[in-house]
Amino acid sequence: MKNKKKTTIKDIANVLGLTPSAVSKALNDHPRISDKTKISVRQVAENLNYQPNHLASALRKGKSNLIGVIIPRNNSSFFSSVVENIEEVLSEKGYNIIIAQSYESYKKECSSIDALLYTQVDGIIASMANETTDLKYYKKIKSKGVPLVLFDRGENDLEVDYVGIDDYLSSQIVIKHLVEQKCKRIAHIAGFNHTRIYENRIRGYKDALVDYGLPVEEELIIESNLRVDDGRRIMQALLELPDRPDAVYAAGDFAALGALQVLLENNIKVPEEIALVGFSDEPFASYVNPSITSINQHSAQIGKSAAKALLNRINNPTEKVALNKIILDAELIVRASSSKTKL
Amino acid sequence: MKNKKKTTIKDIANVLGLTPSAVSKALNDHPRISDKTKISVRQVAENLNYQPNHLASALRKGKSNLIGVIIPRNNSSFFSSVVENIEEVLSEKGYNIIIAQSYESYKKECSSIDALLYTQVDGIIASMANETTDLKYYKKIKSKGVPLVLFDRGENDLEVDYVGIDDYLSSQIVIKHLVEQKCKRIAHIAGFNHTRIYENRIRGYKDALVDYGLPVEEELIIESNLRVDDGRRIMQALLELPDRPDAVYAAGDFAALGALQVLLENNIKVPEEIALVGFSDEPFASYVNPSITSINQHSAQIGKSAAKALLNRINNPTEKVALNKIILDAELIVRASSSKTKL
DNA sequence: TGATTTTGTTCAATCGATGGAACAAATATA
DNA sequence: TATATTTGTTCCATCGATTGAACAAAATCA
Repeated sequence: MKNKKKTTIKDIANVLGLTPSAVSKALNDHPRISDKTKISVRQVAENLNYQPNHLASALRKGKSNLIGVIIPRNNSSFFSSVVENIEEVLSEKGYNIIIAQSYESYKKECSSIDALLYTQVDGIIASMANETTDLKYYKKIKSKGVPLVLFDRGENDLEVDYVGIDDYLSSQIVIKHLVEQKCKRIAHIAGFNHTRIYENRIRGYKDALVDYGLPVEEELIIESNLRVDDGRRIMQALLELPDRPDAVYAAGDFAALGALQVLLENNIKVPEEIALVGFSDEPFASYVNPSITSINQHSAQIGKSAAKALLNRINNPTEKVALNKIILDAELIVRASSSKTKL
Repeated sequence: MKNKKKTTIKDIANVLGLTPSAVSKALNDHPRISDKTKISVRQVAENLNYQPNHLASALRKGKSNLIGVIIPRNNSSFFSSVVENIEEVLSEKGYNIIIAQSYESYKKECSSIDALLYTQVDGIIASMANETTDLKYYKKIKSKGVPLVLFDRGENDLEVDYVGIDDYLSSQIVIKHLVEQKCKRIAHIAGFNHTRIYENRIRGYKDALVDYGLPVEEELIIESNLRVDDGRRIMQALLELPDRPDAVYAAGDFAALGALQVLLENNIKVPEEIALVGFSDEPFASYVNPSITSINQHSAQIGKSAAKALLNRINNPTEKVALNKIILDAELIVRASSSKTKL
């Protein structure tokens, strides 16, 4: 019952009067092993409650069947869903995943990368921390020959596969929608400009304003970490401007939520006085009142594509495959916070 | 630059004209190795960009320094925070964690357990899936001699360390609060009775009603998965009762949120007509309008305690330490959804 | 100076599984 | 019957790091 010491192929071999080698081959369905032997080996393995030692086979085969996934933080539905889908695709191929969270900290991200490399993962899928500007640890991954795929928060300077949505276009869609709602003075609660996705959102926002003949005013663009508090703080500042905006486009739903709270606290009618749009389509965007218009990032698709891209790299290690940049279309989910006409 | 093949202690040994053995000892700060050698070994290791092979040392030492953490799903702030704190405590001691999500599915939970055992984790911290009633996979962990600690969703039948809050007492605190708000007919949107924590919440609810001389009516107790949709569905059903409740106590915040949506859609005044209390203190509980009264589960404390309990088991494997059941006090966070008198 | 201890390193076995080479036995082919 | 082929298994080196034992050299002590 309480079989504390783990059974090895050696134990099985002893029971059957075989060599460990034969047992190993039998378990791996080697063609030169007789069916009779295979059956009895499996039988004994079952009886002894045998569980192969992953460390040993991974060491020998030079393949751990472990994939590292680095994400900023696993409390948004976006990352949660991406991870779920990565897991789905990879587990089908016999891989297990190790989730490492950077908590948006560069230092933690670096130590996570070290830990994953140390664990001999066969590949890494990552979305970079907000803080990260120095890419040396990512370059370290590449220099070790470990396949790497980035998603959402990527970087052009790293020559690796990438999966994400078209942030530039998404911003343009948002502005188009707000302009159609007759908004003329649109503020942008932005992410940090040094991160590619936020830079693209800012660029898309500015270019769209220009396209619609609206002025681009730097005082209406404020960068932050996009947390609820940031949204609150920035919305407050926007309300204190001599010339208030009539719409706010936040590059993240949490910031949009903070902004919404401040608007409601100040008895400002949303969307009539100020329209509001978020980004990511977190579940709460539809829960709050008024519900928040947002951009759906197709997280499931991103997860699946990232996993497939990684598998592709793992299976063709030598092949000089061209860089694979997968850009998905995003979708604007229009809700009450920006619909001046009844839906 | 592109040093694709990984460097091993053998490479370092060759450079210095030493044996791999000496290099290993130098890197591990063995007392019998001279300082001169240690310094030069470290220097060369640095230069060659050496990274120890975890698989090899783990195999040899019989210790992977990996801890598995099984949680139902990583999209609630509760689990997210628990994991963050587990990680904090364990990484200090040189452990890395592998997060496995069961997605509330028994089958997935079993395969996660297998994957973790296969990966030779040194211990497992888990919170059980809602679906799980058969404990044989958890018994398998124990039979392999792998230390196990449960938190939040535990089981009395498994004789293992446990960390959680006092669910029974929490329910009593909730009912006391609602009674103080002059509520007389309190419904309970419950979790499944087969899960210990939900069973305790139900018991606490019933016993408290009895204590306050209120009748216990089975039609006011409805079990579910406690997701937003469940909350909506159940609230709708409660509203259709001939004799409506004047308060609803949901065993989870997501269900409370669903209930709140239905109440608002039906123009029912919260808390005046129906008061509402949730459980877990998810961030959105304070974001929504009206904000939802909830029970704070001290997730950080739970994570830290669980990690420490596991470390304790790992460090004293033979010792027959008595079972360690850590029960933390929970705290009621009173908000608008249940405050008939202004706060 | 000879005996003893300390120091620094090498040797060799080991963790558990794997897989190519070698080999004997059984079977097929000429 | 002699030779070639197939089959089933064993042998052995290997993955990379670790560790106790062994050993020579240097340092200490009597």
